Amino acid sequence: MDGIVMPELPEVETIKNVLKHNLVNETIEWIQIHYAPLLETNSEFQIAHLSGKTFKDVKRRGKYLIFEFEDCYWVVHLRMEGKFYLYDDITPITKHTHVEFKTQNHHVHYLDTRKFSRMAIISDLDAYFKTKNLGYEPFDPGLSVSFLKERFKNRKRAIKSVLLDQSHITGIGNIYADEILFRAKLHPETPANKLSDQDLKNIIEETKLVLQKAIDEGGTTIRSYTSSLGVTGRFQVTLKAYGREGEPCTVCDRPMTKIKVGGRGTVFCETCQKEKP
DNA sequence: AGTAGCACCCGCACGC
DNA sequence: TGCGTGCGGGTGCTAC
Repeated sequence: MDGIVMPELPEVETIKNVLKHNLVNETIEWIQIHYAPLLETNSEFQIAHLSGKTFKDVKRRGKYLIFEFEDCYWVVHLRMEGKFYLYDDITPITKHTHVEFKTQNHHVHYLDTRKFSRMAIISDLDAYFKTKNLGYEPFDPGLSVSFLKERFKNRKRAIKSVLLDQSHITGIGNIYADEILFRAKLHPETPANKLSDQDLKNIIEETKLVLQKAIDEGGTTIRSYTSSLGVTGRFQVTLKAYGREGEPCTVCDRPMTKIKVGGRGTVFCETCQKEKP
């Protein structure tokens, strides 16, 4: 496996910061899309609408990247493998380059090997995100035990699946879901409605700790960043669960177990993350 | 209303 | 070596 590249909230935050630093106040001289299906059918504008527009800001909501222009927003969800490459000069595209554009100082490639990512160009950002039904940002003070308690009270699904549901907390993907549950010492198949107040408190705290640590590591990525590199948000956080099947648990030294939860690969410690009676 | 299952894609690991 | 098959990942849709 080629390291950890799937962009969850911390990676998107890092990518956002790099692109903001490099692109704000630059104007798109020309832009081309080579694989049109990446543009959602509900996109208000076609890609050519961005030609001649100036980047006013770059933002993030959950795992979505938001490029703000004079009269519209270009929203990009990287899914698993979407990535931006910034070059100083015109550079030949590859077979995986699906969008390219030229600004005063950059030739930017957007690549996505598996073509899973999606984008849209819209004028009403609030209306667009209303359709996405996103929950709290992990660092929003509104994310509380009482909120999760209310949301989970009728949910019998596995807590792992519920953490991946972006309508409660947004930004957690498969990697950090395993990490959060390992740190909170919760079995990934625990029904969400069986969690105690203390469990929910732990989930909230560990979510913030894990994501903040990864965001901080991303800051290191930015400092070593040079413009010819891909802006993948890749980082070097030590993961204690994801990808460690068969390897010793960092707490009890017993081998980590891999199962499927809601169809997703899930690694956990059977000893440290026991099922509730 | 909540939930399961599938579609979208394609590089890769695997078996023969 | 070459071919065929199955897998995974986030989200959105359908169907129960």
